[in-house]
Amino acid sequence: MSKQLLSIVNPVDGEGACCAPLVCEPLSEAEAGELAPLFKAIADPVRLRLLSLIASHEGGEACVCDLTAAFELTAPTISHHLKVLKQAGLIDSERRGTWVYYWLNPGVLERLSAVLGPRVTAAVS
Amino acid sequence: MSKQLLSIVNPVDGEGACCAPLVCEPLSEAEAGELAPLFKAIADPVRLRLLSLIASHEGGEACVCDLTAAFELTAPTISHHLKVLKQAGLIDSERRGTWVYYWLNPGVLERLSAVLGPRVTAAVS
DNA sequence: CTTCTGAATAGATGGATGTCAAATTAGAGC
DNA sequence: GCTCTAATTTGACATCCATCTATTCAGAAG
Repeated sequence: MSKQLLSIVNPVDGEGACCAPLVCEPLSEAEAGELAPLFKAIADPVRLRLLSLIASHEGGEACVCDLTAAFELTAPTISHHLKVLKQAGLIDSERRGTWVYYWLNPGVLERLSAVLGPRVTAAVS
Repeated sequence: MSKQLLSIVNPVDGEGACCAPLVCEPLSEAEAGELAPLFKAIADPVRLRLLSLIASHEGGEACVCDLTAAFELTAPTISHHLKVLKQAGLIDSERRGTWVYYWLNPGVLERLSAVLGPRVTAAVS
């Protein structure tokens, strides 16, 4: 994620942001141009479930074979959706022997959440 | 927003949810099917900026003429995007004389935020 | 080396989507 | 009633996208 996008959800300390960045002030064209592809990546029922399956899976990672089994879709289709999520920077993967495992890239979902909703960083950290 | 979707971000009291609903347990097919269209509605740079412009505008509402002026797009195109946002339930509108005003439907963005990020309801309410 | 299996790629196809120009609707004011 | 302006609708068009089948790639195990 770019420095600019980070700045959307990480304003200067002491400003006391009170509302969602998107609500506080107009999103710039550049900011919108960065955020839209991320939301587009999760704007699909299959990819939302893939993300959720991966994130909630034991160990925080899941094998492609597990994921494919959860849908009534062909393996190439699942592979395509995983590629979309990976290219958007939401997940990463690694091959271990015969199987390939996927996991969530930390922080990305939280940042998207922070764009839409009120700041929570201080409360949970 | 349906009762089911509400349940995603409003679990039974006392459960003490600690992480994003999407991360805690696998999203059901039905839940994903409800969430995806909402994310799809905001997964466009023009619509993201429209939402932000409306939300951050004085009084929490904006006239179509103001919105159109902020883009290098034709009025029908802006009208189309506003319709998409409205049909998704993100915004609502009203005609006052010659002009039409749009505003954010309260709570929807916060709920989307809550699906992706850690629970914050208790902290801010 | 060959074969088998898990996963990704290539190519094709039908359907959705963003944009515009032209036409239409809705009020305001003369 | 006419006209002017704000906004939406309609229709067309090019592009993108989700899905499939067929093929290819990568390791593992005989």
